[in-house]
Amino acid sequence: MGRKSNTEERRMQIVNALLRVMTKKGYEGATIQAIAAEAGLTPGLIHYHFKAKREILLALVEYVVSIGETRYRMLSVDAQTPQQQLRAFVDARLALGKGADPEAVKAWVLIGAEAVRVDDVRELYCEAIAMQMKELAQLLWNIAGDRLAAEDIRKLAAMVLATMEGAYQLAVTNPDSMPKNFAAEMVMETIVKACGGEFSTAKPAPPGRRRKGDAR
Amino acid sequence: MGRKSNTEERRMQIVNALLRVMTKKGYEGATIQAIAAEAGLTPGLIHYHFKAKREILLALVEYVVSIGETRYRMLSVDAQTPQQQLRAFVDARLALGKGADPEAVKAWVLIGAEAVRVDDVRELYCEAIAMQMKELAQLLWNIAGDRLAAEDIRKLAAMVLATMEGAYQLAVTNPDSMPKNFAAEMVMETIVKACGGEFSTAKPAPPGRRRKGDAR
Amino acid sequence: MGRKSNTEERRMQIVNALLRVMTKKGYEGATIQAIAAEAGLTPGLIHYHFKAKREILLALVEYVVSIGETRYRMLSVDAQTPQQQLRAFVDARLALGKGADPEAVKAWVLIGAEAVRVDDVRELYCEAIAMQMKELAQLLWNIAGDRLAAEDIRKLAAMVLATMEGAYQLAVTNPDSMPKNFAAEMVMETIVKACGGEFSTAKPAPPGRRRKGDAR
Amino acid sequence: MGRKSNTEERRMQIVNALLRVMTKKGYEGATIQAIAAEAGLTPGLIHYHFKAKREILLALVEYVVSIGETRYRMLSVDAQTPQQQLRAFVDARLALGKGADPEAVKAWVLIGAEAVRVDDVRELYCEAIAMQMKELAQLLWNIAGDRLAAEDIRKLAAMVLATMEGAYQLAVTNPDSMPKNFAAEMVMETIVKACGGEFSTAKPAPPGRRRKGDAR
DNA sequence: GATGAATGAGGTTTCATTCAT
DNA sequence: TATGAATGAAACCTCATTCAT
Repeated sequence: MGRKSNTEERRMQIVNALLRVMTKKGYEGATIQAIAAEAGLTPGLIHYHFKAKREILLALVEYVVSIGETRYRMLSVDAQTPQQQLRAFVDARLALGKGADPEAVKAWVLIGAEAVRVDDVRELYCEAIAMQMKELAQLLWNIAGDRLAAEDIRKLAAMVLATMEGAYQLAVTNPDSMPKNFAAEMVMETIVKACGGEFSTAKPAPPGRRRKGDAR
Repeated sequence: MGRKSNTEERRMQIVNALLRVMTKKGYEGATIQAIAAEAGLTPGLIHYHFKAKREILLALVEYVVSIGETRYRMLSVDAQTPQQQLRAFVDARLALGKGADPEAVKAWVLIGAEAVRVDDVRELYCEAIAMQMKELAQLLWNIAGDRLAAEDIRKLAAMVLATMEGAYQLAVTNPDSMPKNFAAEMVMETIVKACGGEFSTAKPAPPGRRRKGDAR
Repeated sequence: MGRKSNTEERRMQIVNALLRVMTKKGYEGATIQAIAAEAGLTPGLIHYHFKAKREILLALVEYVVSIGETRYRMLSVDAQTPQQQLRAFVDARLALGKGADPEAVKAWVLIGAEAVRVDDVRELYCEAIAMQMKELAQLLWNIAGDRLAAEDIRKLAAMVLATMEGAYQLAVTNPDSMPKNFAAEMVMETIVKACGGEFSTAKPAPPGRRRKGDAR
Repeated sequence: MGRKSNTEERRMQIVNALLRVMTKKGYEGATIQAIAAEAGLTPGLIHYHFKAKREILLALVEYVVSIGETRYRMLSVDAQTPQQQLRAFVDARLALGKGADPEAVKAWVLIGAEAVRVDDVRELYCEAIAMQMKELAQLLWNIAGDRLAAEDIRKLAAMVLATMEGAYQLAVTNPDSMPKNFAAEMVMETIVKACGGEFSTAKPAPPGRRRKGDAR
């Protein structure tokens, strides 16, 4: 009896539509009409699944955060040494290649701007940053915990995160005038030097091979 | 005949009002009426001095850019060595201290987001970034031109600019959870290491004393 | 085959929900969704039992009217003299005590306002008023038919009804600043004086005793 | 320099439009569009002069209250005895004749219904009722202060006010089936009887004649 | 230069009602 | 009977811009 709920699919559909519209028109410019059109739905239905426009944005923040986390998890599956994990962390956020999603990067920059003045958004944004800070500090600790003071690790992690956020900004506004893929490269180099410079930054063996017979 | 033109004052008044309102409500939320109220003017008068709202934003971009440039000029007045000039460059953009204007930083982050999708804004934004890129590369060349390839200098400069932009973003969204003043410190350290690590990053002697009767 | 119809329960459930929601949000503010929520049902089901929202209102009018009639019948069960019946009539509508339902009074006032401009509602409202007018005039006739002209009885009845309607209005808007229970008291007194002032207004013997073995 | 404000006229225009539209469609049905059309203005302009629709309603409440007060003041200009003043009070509110405004009466009934659940409206409504209560009690005191206890005067006043409010309700919903002008007549009679029945309820001499050269 | 009324397009949101399940 | 998604009209309100004064 009754009808099966499709709310989750619809919500994802709508969130994705917001992402695409936002990159073209910004959050304010992403009208409910435009989102609905992009999603192939009606405006009324948008409000059936989201109480207010702001809530779609919050869902989008979580979604974009999850994209980065997912990419990190995928890239670190085959990372065995701390160094390889660090490389996965940096690549997940900065390397272009497969899985990089320029639309999502644009959206993240716009979200960062909303976070400046919208409490709800800032909360989620800061949460995501804090999570990355923790992860990164842990990775750095694994690598250079014996050589660097905790405070220095925190500062290094903060700088790396700042560089990442700024690299997004420059990438989406100056797509042509920045050196290609400078960010991932320079960040790794910086970390290596800050940590004492002795470890290899080679990527882990490509995961393709291992996947054979690997349930995952 | 008649009144002396006060257009320039009025325009500055309005641009400043936009800056303050934007940090609270964003650009779209900064309505002409709100800007007028903040400036103590009337909506009609805003349009007498600016043909359209967008033009106020463009004027604001130029204004915020000029704040940074001015600060750099002031800090570099007493810089004699290339190293001191670099230090001034970094401090102008990242050090807190005197002249740092948190509202302007917020505005800059918001401007960066507008630059993602608004052509006029992006043009000015990129111009400003390109200018800094050029200045910074020149400084780095002066310091380490003999040791680093041009391409490496460009990458280093790009990374430093990215770190700056990202540091703004984190500073205005995570004012409390970032290590205090990590950005200026870490950026200098990174540059030093990248350049070979042999130069002093000491600030130039404070200008106060020397200025007296010192023509230089 | 199959399910036993629960239409009547459901309708009553819905009407009651409208009553409660209306007192908080008014008729227009009582959305189908709100009524459904209050009733613990779904919006779709509301329209299964009532073709349109307006029909719930009409059902509510009849229900609230019936509350008053029921209360009158209960209070007049033990009334033997015309005077006692009159007393029951007034108490049924104005006395606080047992069975008085402040929510229903609020709803009645709101219904009165709808009756001002909605034909269907006005029809039921006027019917109810006309019915009370007739009952009241009959009671007055029984009491003072020999002393008062028919026209005077009608006027007296009209005034009493007006006082009742107004008392509801004042009771629900000025719950604290009106003298306690002034309405029932003053109305009885007014009627007595208008009728010549010779009859007792004592309540009939309390029904409590009779209830034993009384099916009702 | 600048433009002369016409806000007060416009507001009155809008309030009057709400009054007229409300009597046809109720408050919720009185859409901004409809009000604007009735006033011959544009919807945008409505919101230029009133921040929100609700504020028009509040202004209307004050306006309708003032109609009653004005009518009372006009009718009592020539009232010399307390009895004549009382008569003016009752006639101002209940007599049909010149100056009676059926639209305003309808509006008042609708306002009463809003007062049931909207705090702002209730506040103004109760204020108006309290004011009348005070005035009426004073008049009754002047007439029968020596014969009635203060508490009885309050109850009598409350009943009179209730009768008035209810008479409005019945008048606008049962325009044909109520005895003509029963309310003013019966209320005066009731008061007279309650006060001991010795005073004349004659109207004061019509004001037209006396005004001539009569400084008073 | 300056004011403040006025406009009109367009935004978000609400909601009675319908309908597939 | 019952559910809950879906619709589309319409509501309130905002706001950049224009214009008479």
